[in-house]
Amino acid sequence: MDISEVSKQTGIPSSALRYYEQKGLLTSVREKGERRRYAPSVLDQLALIALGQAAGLSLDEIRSMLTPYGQPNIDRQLLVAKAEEIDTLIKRLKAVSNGLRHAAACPAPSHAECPSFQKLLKAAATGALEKRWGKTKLHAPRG
Amino acid sequence: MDISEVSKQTGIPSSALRYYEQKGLLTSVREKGERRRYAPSVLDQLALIALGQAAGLSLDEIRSMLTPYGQPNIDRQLLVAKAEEIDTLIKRLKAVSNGLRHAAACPAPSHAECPSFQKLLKAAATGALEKRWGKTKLHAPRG
DNA sequence: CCTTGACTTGAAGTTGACTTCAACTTCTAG
DNA sequence: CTAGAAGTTGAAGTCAACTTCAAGTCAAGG
Repeated sequence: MDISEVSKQTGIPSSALRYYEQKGLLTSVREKGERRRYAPSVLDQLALIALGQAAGLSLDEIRSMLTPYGQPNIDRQLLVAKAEEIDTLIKRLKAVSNGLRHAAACPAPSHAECPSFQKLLKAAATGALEKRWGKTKLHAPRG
Repeated sequence: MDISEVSKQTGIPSSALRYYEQKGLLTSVREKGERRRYAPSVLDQLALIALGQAAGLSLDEIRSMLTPYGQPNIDRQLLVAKAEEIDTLIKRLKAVSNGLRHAAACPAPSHAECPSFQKLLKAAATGALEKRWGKTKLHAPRG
């Protein structure tokens, strides 16, 4: 497959593919000439990268889980740690979601006067201010 | 309260407080001289900002929910939309978390050979690749 | 052969949320 | 009064994950 083929199939722009390769997350071959050609397994590798990103791993962290050949080579402890981090995040997000819904439905004339909104504020703030976040980060690509 | 007091109580660096003010999210008074003084209500405002951030709102979006005086003035539709976005995110995160745990526990010698890991990969990749994220973003401040 | 379009590279630009810096000014303690 | 801590400003720097750009290479079609 050539780069545009991979790009088409995955939706990942070729610039990103080159970037991944430059970062050492991907391998390509130069069969003849200087153009990249990809083995079909590149799709799995990209899926793995996507998984890692969805889990909040940085590209550097993801690379550390790959062999030089792109085969997964996973640090199980890190995985569990990340899973726990995500679970914590989920809890906080649930609270935030409920909070938002409440805020949207709250009958108080101003939220400054709504006791449950105040409570929610406090709770969310506690999570957000106290901990000042771990490293957890879910990023929207393209920025 | 002066800036260092607020900073101490919230854990938010004074540089960030000035930045918020510059962005129009916060108000301070200059009682005498050129130094900022904050009303106690600033703590609530900061809590609100933290809530918004936890919900994945950008500072600009948060500002749009505040009156010029820092009072909340909330767009309920946006709140519900954000809550739904967060719920979607939660679902995806749950899948990722489970996936990570499985990957950590998986007995297959290489994850390349583990069918359920493959399946997970596909699923996560579908979420991550297909949608290429909405605008949802949970950011770790400081960076 | 020549054009056209896809590809290549390295370098520089983008975005958001801050932080850091330089150069001052201003309180506060001694 | 004076040192020094803490505050002020605007401007520039940082970080991650890309994107965009400029300038050049290469392959296929007419």
